[in-house]
Amino acid sequence: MPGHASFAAADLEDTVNASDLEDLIGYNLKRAYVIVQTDFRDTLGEDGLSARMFSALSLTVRYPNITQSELAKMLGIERSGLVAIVDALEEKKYLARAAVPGDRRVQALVPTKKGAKAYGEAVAAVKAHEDRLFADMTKTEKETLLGLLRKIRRKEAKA
Amino acid sequence: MPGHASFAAADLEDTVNASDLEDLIGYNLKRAYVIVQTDFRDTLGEDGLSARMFSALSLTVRYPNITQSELAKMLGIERSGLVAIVDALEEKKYLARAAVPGDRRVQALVPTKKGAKAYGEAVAAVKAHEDRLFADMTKTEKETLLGLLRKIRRKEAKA
DNA sequence: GATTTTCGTTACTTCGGTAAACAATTAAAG
DNA sequence: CTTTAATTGTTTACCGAAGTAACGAAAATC
Repeated sequence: MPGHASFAAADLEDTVNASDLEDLIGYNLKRAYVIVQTDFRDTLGEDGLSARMFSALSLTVRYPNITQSELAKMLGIERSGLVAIVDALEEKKYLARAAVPGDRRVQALVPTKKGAKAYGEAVAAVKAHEDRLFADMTKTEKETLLGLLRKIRRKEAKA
Repeated sequence: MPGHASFAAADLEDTVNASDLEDLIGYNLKRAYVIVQTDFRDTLGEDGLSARMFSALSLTVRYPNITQSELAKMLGIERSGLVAIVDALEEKKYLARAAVPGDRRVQALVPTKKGAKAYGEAVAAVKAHEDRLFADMTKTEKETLLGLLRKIRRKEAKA
């Protein structure tokens, strides 16, 4: 038990059972996020895809010819921040920046065959990681959690 | 709709309704975390307490004379990382590093009156922030969410 | 008494992300 | 039309939150 640096003052710790911190959604959300994110990295990690790269690639596969601005908005990050992610994916030959006839400003992102394949494998690995990590939850619990998290996501400050 | 950079290839987007990304707990967890953390900062922000400082102060108030090592472990961070947090709190005169008679290595953290008061106000502000942010959730939903997040936290890799 | 462990600390690095400015390009107003 | 606005991708500089490695002082172990 903490708070007992040998000369231990006040033993009111057991009296106080309102933990504040532990009852906050934000704090628990953060701690849970760190755990999941760490496991993700340990799974996909070591020259695999980072979470950022995975999510960017995922949307590129699902929405081929998506614009960088559109992608950034969907990911909830700034355009400037996306550049490095797309650079990394392009360097791995997982996608390409393609010129768009109509508008010479935009660069459409299109996954390569290699990228589509790598994404398929990554998805499998990620699903295995979640299956394993949340093995002690029932399907209902997972769906409930997902629903509640999405409910929070709806509060997102819109541009 | 994305993926339609004017010359819009394949319209299979509507066909594909398995979103992958949106069905991942990890992704939703992260997005939700960012939203809550941002609102926390906007509330307590501007020379208020950061989330790190708040949680460290919280545990110091609850467990006076807690050791830095103990605190770091409870927060799930490295001892080295805690130093800057304690430095910041000490600079604000919210707590003090007190020498411990028995062991000259450790520094017991003890909140000041000013710190206890500031923490009290911060707690109120944080609770208001969560009440407001999660106003569209029932008490049951919040408790369910808390329970599920704690279930994830139990998987924490122990030192 | 010699060795090992613990504690707080420093220095360095990494990662994810924002903000501001910019050139090129397109759209909108006049 | 021409001038002004806005948009796109990008670079650069910065910041916050962490981790790792090493260290000296002190304590614990053998």
